Amino acid sequence: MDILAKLNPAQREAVEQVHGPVLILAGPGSGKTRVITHRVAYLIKICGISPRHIMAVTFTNKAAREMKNRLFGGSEKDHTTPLLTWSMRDQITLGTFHAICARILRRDGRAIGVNPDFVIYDAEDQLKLVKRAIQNVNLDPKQYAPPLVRSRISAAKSQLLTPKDYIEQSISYLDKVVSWAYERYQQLLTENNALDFDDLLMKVVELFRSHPEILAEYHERYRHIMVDEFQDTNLTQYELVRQLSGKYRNICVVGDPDQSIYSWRFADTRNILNFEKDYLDTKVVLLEQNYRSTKRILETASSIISANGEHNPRKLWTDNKPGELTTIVETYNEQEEAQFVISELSHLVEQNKAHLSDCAVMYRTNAQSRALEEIFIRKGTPYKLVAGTRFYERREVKDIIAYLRIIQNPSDSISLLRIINVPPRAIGKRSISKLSDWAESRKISLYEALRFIALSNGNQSESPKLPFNHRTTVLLAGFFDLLAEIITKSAEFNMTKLFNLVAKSLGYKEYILKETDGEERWDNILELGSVASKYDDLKPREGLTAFLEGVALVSDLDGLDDSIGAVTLITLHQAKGLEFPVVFIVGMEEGILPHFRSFDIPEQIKEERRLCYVGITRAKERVYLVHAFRRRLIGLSTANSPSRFLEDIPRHLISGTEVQWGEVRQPIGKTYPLASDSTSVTIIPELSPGNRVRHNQFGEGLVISCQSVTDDNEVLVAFRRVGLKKLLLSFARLEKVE
DNA sequence: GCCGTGTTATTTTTT
DNA sequence: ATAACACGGC
Repeated sequence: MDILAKLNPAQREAVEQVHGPVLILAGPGSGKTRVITHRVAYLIKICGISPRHIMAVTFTNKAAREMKNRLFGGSEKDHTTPLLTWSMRDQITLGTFHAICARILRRDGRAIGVNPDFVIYDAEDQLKLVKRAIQNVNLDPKQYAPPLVRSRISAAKSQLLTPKDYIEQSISYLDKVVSWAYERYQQLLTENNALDFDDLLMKVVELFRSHPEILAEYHERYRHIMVDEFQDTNLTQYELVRQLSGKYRNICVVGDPDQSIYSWRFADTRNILNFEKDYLDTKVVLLEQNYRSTKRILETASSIISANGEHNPRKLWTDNKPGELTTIVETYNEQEEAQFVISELSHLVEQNKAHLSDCAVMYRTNAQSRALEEIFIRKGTPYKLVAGTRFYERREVKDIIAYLRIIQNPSDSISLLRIINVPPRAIGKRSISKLSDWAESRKISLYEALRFIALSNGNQSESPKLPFNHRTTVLLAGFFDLLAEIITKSAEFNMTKLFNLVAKSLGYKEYILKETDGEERWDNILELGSVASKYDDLKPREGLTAFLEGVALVSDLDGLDDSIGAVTLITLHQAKGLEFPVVFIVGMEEGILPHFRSFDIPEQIKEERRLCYVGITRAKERVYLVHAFRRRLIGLSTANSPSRFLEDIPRHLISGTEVQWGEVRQPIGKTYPLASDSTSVTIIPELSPGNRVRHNQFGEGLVISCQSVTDDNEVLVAFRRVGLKKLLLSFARLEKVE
């Protein structure tokens, strides 16, 4: 019974309750993952359930992988003792909703007209298609912004609304527009033999609804189902869970309403409430003991979340030591903010209180990472950024993937258009739009159109007349031959060979090397190649399918490597589910956290507060909440007041000895010791934004911003006569005008 | 067909 | 402020 030995009574209850519906409300750090993994082990080892009969759904691929490692061991030379044997690893179904659904559709999608060779469209592809859809229904994409329409479509799909449903319940004209675009968009997806992220889920629900006999097979296959992060599921996912667990009702969901931070992605916390209603015999288990954080961290977090005023029967507690006070710091601007983080990090490391890899800097928006990075690079502090410029969104990576997608699915016109003239083949805009029109008028895919052109090239007697001159016909035919050739070869090439064919022998390498940052771009392609090579063991076409599915469903977090000795830079959203001994949350300001886009809507402010809660509860030992007096946002520097969330933290939890927030501070002459050298740097803006200055050449002006650069201060001044100038303080001889 | 300039939006969070 | 994008000239 050693599976139960290390669990507390509540955890044990959650593990042992293997039959019927179970709802586990698990606060942060309460051993949620532990419960899930032990529950799986218990099902297999004690109850004798085959791992084939178990499905566990996680929020990210990373979570799935880690769970697998805990269950079955990370690798053969893993020295930790896994709960189960390595050989069971491939039998269990453990992954994200999207990955699991993609698999179901490849297997059984045919029944509802989903071709198993479908490709998965990402946000960028979707946007292109939405734009086309809007044009196709004779509307102007400038008047109806494609991102908005896409978001509405996604919202509809997250609630299981088909275009028909949407039309029926649309009231406003905009709704009508969206419904028309939605309908056409779905047609286009079908024509391209593509599915978007939302389709993966919705089509499976559709499949199960229309084909009870297929659902029945899945009932027998998956007799035990578990879903993690249930507070972040949407209605479609909920329905899917309901369908799958419909027969045996062995369904265990784990969640925490206080950590619900994805309502903008149409996640719906009501799923938790509905669960208890739909399954009246639900066993509810509360996990309230926190094993992660110190008492003070937990108190800080609780003080913030309780200000949301939700009645909450759950009360987190911990046996851990009281620990350190929460540090709240105000800095002058975002550069200083980064410097503060670095200097504090170096103290912690010097005093042996933490390793760099124990520390994380969290922020609300990705844009905030930039200022941090700049200073980190300058000071030589190693960091790892989760999702820099996201690898799979880079142009060169997507280009190569587009070639590979066409091999899998020649109907994919979005991908075809992407590479028809990349590298340049003298096929210009004009020819491309003629080709598109022609294909559209004949209701065939671009690939088929190209095939037709290639066949008729050389025998002029071919009816109907092609709208291309000879030169263009030859070029298009040449392109078709190229695609046809790689498609033929793909039948027997493994992934490495196929990848090399596409990336190295089509002139792409030469082309990309000539571009700016060509070397770097080529390196990215080589990296993509090493990902591809992991699929070499599979049969040619299967390897390709698996590879494409893998790259479509990766998340940024997947690349996060915790073995490197560097600070982690991460958004608050990405940080969910992770933990670090030391956590900095920067940008604790009104407008950033809470984000100004949430100001008008109380529900959204609440979500911002939960986001803050998630951030703080990632910490085991130390929390720093940092806000800047000024911050450059979209060009201009603005003064931000401290986040309202800081006001919810009781005084006795805050260390306010060094710098106090809430007081107006003179932003002059503050000294911080720096990490890389043990000397100090003093930032002395002799001028501050708002000051009037005179320059003997440029005349009078207004100081917009000051920032320290290496050995100097850089001042941005708006001159009345000559406009914006960037000046170095020591050279510019500026005179202050009172 | 390509290149340059001027205009415009853009910034929340992502499977 | 910056990047993407459209338009117009070469």
